[in-house]
Amino acid sequence: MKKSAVTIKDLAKELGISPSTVSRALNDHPDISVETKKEVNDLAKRLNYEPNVVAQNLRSQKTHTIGVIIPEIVHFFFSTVISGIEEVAYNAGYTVMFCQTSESYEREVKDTKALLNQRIDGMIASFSKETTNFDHFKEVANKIPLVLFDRETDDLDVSKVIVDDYYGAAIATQHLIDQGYSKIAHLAGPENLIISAERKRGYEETLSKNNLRITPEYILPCFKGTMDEGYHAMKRLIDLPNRPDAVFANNDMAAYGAMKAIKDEGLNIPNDIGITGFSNWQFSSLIDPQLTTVAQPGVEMGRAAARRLILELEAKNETPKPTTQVLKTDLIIRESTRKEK
Amino acid sequence: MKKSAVTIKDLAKELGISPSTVSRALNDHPDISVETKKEVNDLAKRLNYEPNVVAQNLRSQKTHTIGVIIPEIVHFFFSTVISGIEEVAYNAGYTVMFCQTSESYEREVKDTKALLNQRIDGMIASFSKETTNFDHFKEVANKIPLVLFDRETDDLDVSKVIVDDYYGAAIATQHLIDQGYSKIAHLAGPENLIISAERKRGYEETLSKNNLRITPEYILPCFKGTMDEGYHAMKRLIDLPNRPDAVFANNDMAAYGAMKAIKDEGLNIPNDIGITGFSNWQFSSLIDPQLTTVAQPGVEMGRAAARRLILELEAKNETPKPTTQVLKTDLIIRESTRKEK
DNA sequence: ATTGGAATTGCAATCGTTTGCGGGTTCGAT
DNA sequence: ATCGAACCCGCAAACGATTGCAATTCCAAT
Repeated sequence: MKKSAVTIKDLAKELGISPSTVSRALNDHPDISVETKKEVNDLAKRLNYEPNVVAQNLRSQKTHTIGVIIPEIVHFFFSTVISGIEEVAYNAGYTVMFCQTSESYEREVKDTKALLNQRIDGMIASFSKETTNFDHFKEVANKIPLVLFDRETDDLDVSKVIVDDYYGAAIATQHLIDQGYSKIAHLAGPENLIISAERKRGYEETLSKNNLRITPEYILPCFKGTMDEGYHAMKRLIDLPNRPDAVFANNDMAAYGAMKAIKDEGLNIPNDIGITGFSNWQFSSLIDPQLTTVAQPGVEMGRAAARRLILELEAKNETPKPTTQVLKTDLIIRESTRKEK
Repeated sequence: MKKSAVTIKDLAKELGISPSTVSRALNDHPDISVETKKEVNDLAKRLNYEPNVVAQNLRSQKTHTIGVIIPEIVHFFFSTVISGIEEVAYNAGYTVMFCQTSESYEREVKDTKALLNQRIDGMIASFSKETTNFDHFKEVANKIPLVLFDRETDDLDVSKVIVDDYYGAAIATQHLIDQGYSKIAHLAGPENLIISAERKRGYEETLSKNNLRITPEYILPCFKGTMDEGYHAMKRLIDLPNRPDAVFANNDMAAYGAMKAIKDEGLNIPNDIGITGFSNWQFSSLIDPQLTTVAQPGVEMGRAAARRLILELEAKNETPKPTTQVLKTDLIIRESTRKEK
């Protein structure tokens, strides 16, 4: 069953020439005569020769492989990013190796080590929610190019691709205000993620800019970003003596949980309470009412990260200075904030 | 910046012993004295030595890498399968390399070749919708263990992990009948996929078993499985002189498109028309009305495929006979078929 | 006929690790 | 004092491909 693969030596023996000549012929080296090249290539095709990438990797100290570390595969946003990475990598002749941390710091540390041992040429990563120490990524960055996306940190001086979370939060909040809502609550994300902090900042500064007070009771943590968290947080908001009339959620899932809580209380969306999410998950346009949310360009983000990484990998001279690419977020206005005036 | 990695030779030179001794010490070979082992291990830790996996791979002719070929990453079902594969592979010490074919046959052929060249130890795959010729997978199966999941073919004598599509379709159809629907239509999947054929068969035989006629006009193709297709197919069904009172859709997306069409026509779900999907996409429990559907155990499927592959990879003696593991499907009854009696 | 130089090709080392085999040392037993 | 058995360890080849340098061939020019 398992045939032993054809090697360069087999071709050489068959043709009565040396392996080095075969190698050069296959690589179209100018030293080799056209006749020899033809002979070699013909035989290679006939015997179905395929170069052993592992041997080439060892020799060249390159693997043409990029490692990807993501928190969760079963997550609409991340799956679109992966898709973008894979697309660009494939077209540039790279293969992709990936690990999911399942939002575990410990797993993330192990994964970075494992990928380094695999001798990947470069890495694209997004932190787990637990991650507050970045030594493992510093080690990565010491050895190979690293590009971070979405979740990042100032601790690492590497290239990044992020979305304008502040701007996204600001337009979402402004939209709520423009719709006539004034008591706007916020379901906040994990504090150690810059993206959550930026969203919260966008929310708060937009309130201030519109001369609205920032009410601490209106800001509730939804660190895991689950429906359940959103549901219970919303229940608490509704029970407040002066309950909010709108919610800006850090993510769509929490928003969806909140919607459920609002409906369970017999309140109407968007007339009693308006709500917006963040991420534009696939389901957000399918639920009832459809959820207004901030769209993040996932595929584009993956593409940008991969393009940047490959650029750094193939930089001839010096390693390029790290860049930070900021992608625009878009407000998708749907029914959950379309208040009847 | 980029430090040159520590090799076994560096350790050997430092300790004044030979590389072979270092290698044996690191691998806990009985020939080496405990003192030497300790010395070597201590130094290795101190210098932060990490074995070069590429060199080990070349030497051992194994990569401890499994290749995965899937049609589409941004797809709830497939992302859960990947997640299951990754989980099992990681725990068994394997890394995962993946390619998405984007449902293109041509891309699938290229991907299989690329992964073979990478010298993966084994492969897990699910065909693209376009695939009708399986020569490229035969070549794979000739060289390494291959496990197919979900979409498979009788042309390949390899291990498979599938769900009981026939059974799923049968219980879904029977459920519709039990709810009092009698004119049941079917939005069919691509004919070259066994899974679609099985679902259709389950639908038709269940009708027959209940003494209901199979009406050809009630069976419409939705090969791509998009919302749009479902929408237009449903429009046509509604326009029939004798329009159906229920729909069994080959997948959730098409079902969702159909739901939209029904609502647009001013008809009520489930009272005028009942509907069930297939796959249990995440959004199916979130939409209004919630969609009754057949759940496929995605994560479990990925785990089973990975476990099976690793079993074949690590079989000491003969290559095991191919097996086909059939996972149960589950009917998730929700609002879209909960007719008021 | 001799030499020069271009055109081809081969030798051998290299990438980092593993491993069969053989060589040396130590120690107890006779 | 000698022998043999443990016990450790090193030599060198191997995995498959690439490449600097040297070697060979061939042909034309002197």
